[in-house]
Parts: sequence; structure tokens; C-alpha cells
Amino acid sequence: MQRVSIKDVAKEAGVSASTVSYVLNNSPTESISAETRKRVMAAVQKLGYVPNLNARSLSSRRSNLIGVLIPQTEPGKEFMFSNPFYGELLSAIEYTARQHGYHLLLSGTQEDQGYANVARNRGVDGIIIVGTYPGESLNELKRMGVPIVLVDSYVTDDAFHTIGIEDKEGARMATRYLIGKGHQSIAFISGSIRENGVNMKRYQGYCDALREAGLTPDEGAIYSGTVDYEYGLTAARQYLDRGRRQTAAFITADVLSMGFVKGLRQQGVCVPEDISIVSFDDVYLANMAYPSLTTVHQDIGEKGRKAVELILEAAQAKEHRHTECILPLRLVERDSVREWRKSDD
Amino acid sequence: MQRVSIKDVAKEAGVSASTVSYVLNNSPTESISAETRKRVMAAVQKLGYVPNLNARSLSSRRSNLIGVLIPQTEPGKEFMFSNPFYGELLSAIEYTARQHGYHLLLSGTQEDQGYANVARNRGVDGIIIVGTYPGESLNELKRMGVPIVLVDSYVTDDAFHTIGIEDKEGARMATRYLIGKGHQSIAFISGSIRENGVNMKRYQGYCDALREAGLTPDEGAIYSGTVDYEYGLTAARQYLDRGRRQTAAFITADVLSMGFVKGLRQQGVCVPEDISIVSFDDVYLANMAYPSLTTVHQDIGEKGRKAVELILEAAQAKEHRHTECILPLRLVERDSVREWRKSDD
DNA sequence: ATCAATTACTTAAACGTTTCAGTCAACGAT
DNA sequence: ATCGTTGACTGAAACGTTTAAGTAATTGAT
Repeated sequence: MQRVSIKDVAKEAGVSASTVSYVLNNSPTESISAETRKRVMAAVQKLGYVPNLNARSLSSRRSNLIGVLIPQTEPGKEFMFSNPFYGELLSAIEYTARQHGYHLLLSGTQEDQGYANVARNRGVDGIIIVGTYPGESLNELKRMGVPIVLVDSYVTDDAFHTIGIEDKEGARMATRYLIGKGHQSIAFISGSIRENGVNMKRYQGYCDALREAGLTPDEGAIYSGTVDYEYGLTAARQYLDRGRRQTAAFITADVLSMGFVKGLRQQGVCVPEDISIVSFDDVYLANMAYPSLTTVHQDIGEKGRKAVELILEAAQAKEHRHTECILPLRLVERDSVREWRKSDD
Repeated sequence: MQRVSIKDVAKEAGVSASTVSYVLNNSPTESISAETRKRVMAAVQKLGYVPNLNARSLSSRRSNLIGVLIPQTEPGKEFMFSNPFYGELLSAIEYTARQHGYHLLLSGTQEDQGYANVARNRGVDGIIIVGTYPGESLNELKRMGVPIVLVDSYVTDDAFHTIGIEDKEGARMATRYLIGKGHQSIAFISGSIRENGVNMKRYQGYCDALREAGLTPDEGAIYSGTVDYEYGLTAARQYLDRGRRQTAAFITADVLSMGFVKGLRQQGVCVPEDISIVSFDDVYLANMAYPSLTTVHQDIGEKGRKAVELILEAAQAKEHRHTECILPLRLVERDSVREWRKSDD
């Protein structure tokens, strides 16, 4: 497969392999004459030489490879991107990494596989982990000694860098917005609150906003399942079964909202006429939807960019110092909320 | 970084490094006693040894790595997944690859970068290329000598394996369906027809269906741009500007349809009341949309699975023999089409 | 004129595997 | 008693790089 090696180039240029290596790496410590440099480059060109990065990693102990671990929402489920959020994030990560000359080693994650090995044995320079992970797996990764960035995780361990958003504040903002529009009874719809720190924070923010307004969080207004379209449908069914008691809902992901809206519409319930919705993420879906979703916007592109940059910085740094990055949010007003007046009840 | 190597294991188990290697690879040619095997495994366990795959690739010339090249729709555009189709496909590819013990080396593609190098210098065992690619880049890749699978490309070169769908037939089916519903004037909305073989085929299928029904394809009914939500909006504007002359549209991608529907609705034009739509792909979006989209369903999961399997087969095979795989399509009826009667005109 | 420093290289050891080619004992067949 | 065979291993070269250490020639300062 690998036809032409550094030795072939060396022979062609009439120098040693190491000289070629120094030229190719623009080594700052070694001095190479302009003339030799030119000859080497010509030989590279002529032979169509491309360095073997595996060999390079082996020797130099850097791989220019970033491992990306993306959760598989369900064990047997094939599409880890049933939430477009992951696709958008991955895209941003890939793009940024490529700009810096890095490649991505992509892996979904399953319960039964050693998460660590996926990346460890390729000698990646860093790992970006998105979402919630089992603690033991994280510990295993920690021992590898490569920089690790946790995206949207509330693990508190200085060994990891983290990047996230103001989840609690965002949820508070969303809920307060609904209250401001006159809603007194607001549902909360999300993935698992217990198992997922993000959902937990958003739940807290939701509760805070209610309490600030003198309202009491109601157990019966909470819908907690999985973050996907299907659960949105389910939540809609449950909402109807429970007697449509809320006039608004704060939903922690746009895909969930999509399902919820659809499930309601199938029973003739309209958004925003019958119930208002604010959701979260602002994936491109949110704008495409009908009605377009009023939602808490997060800068997914920036999240991905930052994740890569944190890895690169940490890879440079001599000693580890924990970095934490929290991105701001803002509410985007669209068409899924309407003002609620006393007379509407 | 890499703490424990095969030598450490060898020392621990009291055998040579090669023995450890043979044990680990279950070498069929070498015989190892059960007792030794056990000792080695124990040592591996004890030391937490994980093989360095870079070293392995270097030595064995296989990498268990599959390169995946996904087009960046626009040069400066960050999100290569603006069409969820790519996300779903990638997900299927990743999942299947992982099941076979392979990892994915993911890269988007930009005009100015050598596509080839991305994968070549990592020693990937195969490359999956999705979408349309510049010919010179393909030729460069061809010379690498690794199996290459082209997904949704109409490049005819026996050096590449291909996997696609019955684009022409699918478009014909869609158009015929609309005609069957009484539509006599049908728009065609797609990405670039000239530069993209897939769109070309679908255009042909569209024309064929019209002609079969005794209708004449009309230049003024063709809308050709890029495959994304934004162009859907644009097409809607153009459609209205041109005087709403068609009662139906065949649109070659669900995202495009999303934009088109939205653009129309902003001007008070309703789907399917005022215009019927059949689109293509059946990404999960199609079902979420309002109205949910009648669309030509393709099995994206199967496409991804097949792509990986082709790579693996080709990697095994002694000599190259060209494989071509065409997946079937079917029309999924949803809510974006209504019957058109004479009296409606 | 001598010494140290600099420039422009080369040599060779490492990186962690795989795998070909042995080695050596034990074994059954002659 | 000798001769392949087989079974169970080991040694060492190879994969394609990087990089520390070394060398030899040139330069500049004294």
C-alpha cells in the first residue's frame, strides 16, 4: 500500500532520512540550508510522498488525532443522531479540527464496550466526550493522561476540562418568559432528570422561575423520558390523558418539542392557540418547524469550536490546569408562544 | 502516555513478545498451549494492557480504520450536516463499522485540501466517499490501492465500488404518483442538475413520467439550486413570483421541501390545499414536518451498512472485482399531497 | 593561530507491533 | 536407533517515522 517512504525521498534528494524529516517538520532546532530544503521538497513533489502518520505517531507520540465519543441514545439503536444537535455539534468539531490539521476518530458508545479503548489504543491527542457518561469509564479514560473535554456534563473532577452552557439560567429564562406571557401552569418535559445533569439543571431552573413568581412546581406537570421525537409523542398523549392541565410547556430539546407538537395536533390541540411552548437548543429544526419554535438558543458551533480549542491548548500546556467554559444563552422568539389572558381560562 | 507495552506483558507472563502477540491475535497458524495462553491473558488483565493500534498498523499494514469523506455543502459553511441525511448515513456507517471492530476516521471535504491525503497517510483500510467528488481527487485516491466505495455517485469507473439507489425510478414513481392524483403541471425542485449525477437522474425520471403521461416538461417549472433549507425558501419565492403555475412539486430532498413549504406558508399558500408535494429521502424530518411529507423512502441505514460491508469484503478479497449495489425505493404516503380535480382549476 | 561556537548535516536508537524463520524437545513411525 | 513431524515456543528483522547525539567543516572572536 504505502509505496514511497521517507527513505526513498532521502535517496532521491541525496540526503539522509533525518534531513528529510527535519525539512518536512520545519524543525525549529535544526538548521537546514535553503538549497537542501529545496532539493528535498522537489523530491517529495516528484515522488508524491505523503508521510505515514501512523509511523509518525508511533515515534513522536503525538497523533494529530482527536477522539470523539458521542452517546448512542439507545443501546440497540442505530442512529445516534436522532437528535440533530449531535450532528451539528460534530460538524463544528470536525470543521475546527480540520482547520488545525487534526483528524477525527469518531465513535459512538455502547454499554458493553470499553469506551476507553476506543480512543486509547489509537494514541489520540485528546478526547471530546459529549453527553453523560458512566463514571467508571471516565476514570479509565482519566488514567490515559491525555486531555479530555467533557461537553455538557456535570461531572466535577478537575482532571477534565468542561464546556457547557448556563443550563439552569436558560431554563429559568424560558420559564420566566412563559410566566411573563401570563401562563400560570407550565409543564416541564425532558429526558431523564435523575440520570442526566443537564436535565437536572434545567429542571432546577424551571422550578426556580416558578417559585420566584410565587408558583408551586407541580409533580403532575413533569414529563420525563428520553430525548427524542418519539417521547415527544408519548408526552403529548400523557398530557392529554392527564386532562390538559397546563397552558404552556417548557421542553428541554427541540426534537422533543417536535414530537409533542405533532402528538397534540393529531388530537386537534393547537400550538400556540391551546398551549404555548418554549424549547431548548435551537437546532436548525426549530426554525423549520410549524409553528416555528420559540426556543433557548445555544451556539452549537461555538461549543464545538471551543471543545477543539480546549483540547489543543491542553495538549500544548506543560502541566494540567483545569479549564471550565460556560457559554451564554439567549431566547429566540418565534411562533410557538402566545399571550395568555385571564379570560382565556 | 502509552504505559504498558507488549514487552511488559511478555515479562510478566514469562514468555516472549511474539508469543503474546500470537495469543492476542488468536493466530491460526501458530500453536500456543492452553496454559501459556492463560498466563498471558492473566498478565494482560493484570497490567491493563491495550495494544497500540498505530504500531499494529505500521507492522501489519492493516489499520482497522475506515476513512469517511462527507461533502461540505458550501466551502465556507461550517455545518456539513445541514442536510440530516448525512447525519443519519454517518450514524449507520459508524454503527456498522464498530460492530466489525473498525473505527471511523471522519473528514469533511473542502475544495482546497487534498482529499486523498486525509485518509491515505493514516493507512485506512478503505474509504467511503459520499456524494459527488471532483474527478482528479478520485483519481488520486484510486492510486492508493485501498478499496473505495462511492455512495450516491454516478462515476463509472470499475476501480470503485458503488452503492446507490434507483434515483431515476424513484423520481418517476414520485411524479407518476402526482399525475395519478390528477396533477397536470408539476414543478421540479432540486440541487444542481448539471453538477450532480443524482439530481440529473431524478430529473430524467421526472421527465420520463411526464412524457409517459403525455405531458411536456416545461423549463419554467424547474427550480435548481442547492440542497438546503434556504434554497427551499428561495424556490418558494420564485414559484410565487412566476405566478404559481404548478399545482404540485416533486422536490428531490426533504430539507428542500421543508424550506419550500415554509416559504409558501409565509405568503399564505398552503400545502397540500394549494399545492401538493412529494419529496425524497424520508429522513426522520419528513415525518416530523407539518404537513408530514409524502416522500420517496430510501433505506439510509441499509445504505450505510452496505457501504461498510463492501469495504470489508473488498479488503478481504484477493483481487479487485467491481461491485455495484442499488437499493430499492418505495413511496411513503403522508399528508403533503391532495387529489386535484378538474373543478379545482 | 587557536579555540569555541555555529551551521549543516548524518548515524543510530527508539516507538510498539507483527511475522518469518528458526530452535528444541517430545513423539510416533520405521 | 534414526528420522521426519508436530507442538510450543523464541529471536530478530521489519514497518516508517522522530530525535538525541555525534561529526565535520566553516566562521568569528581573541
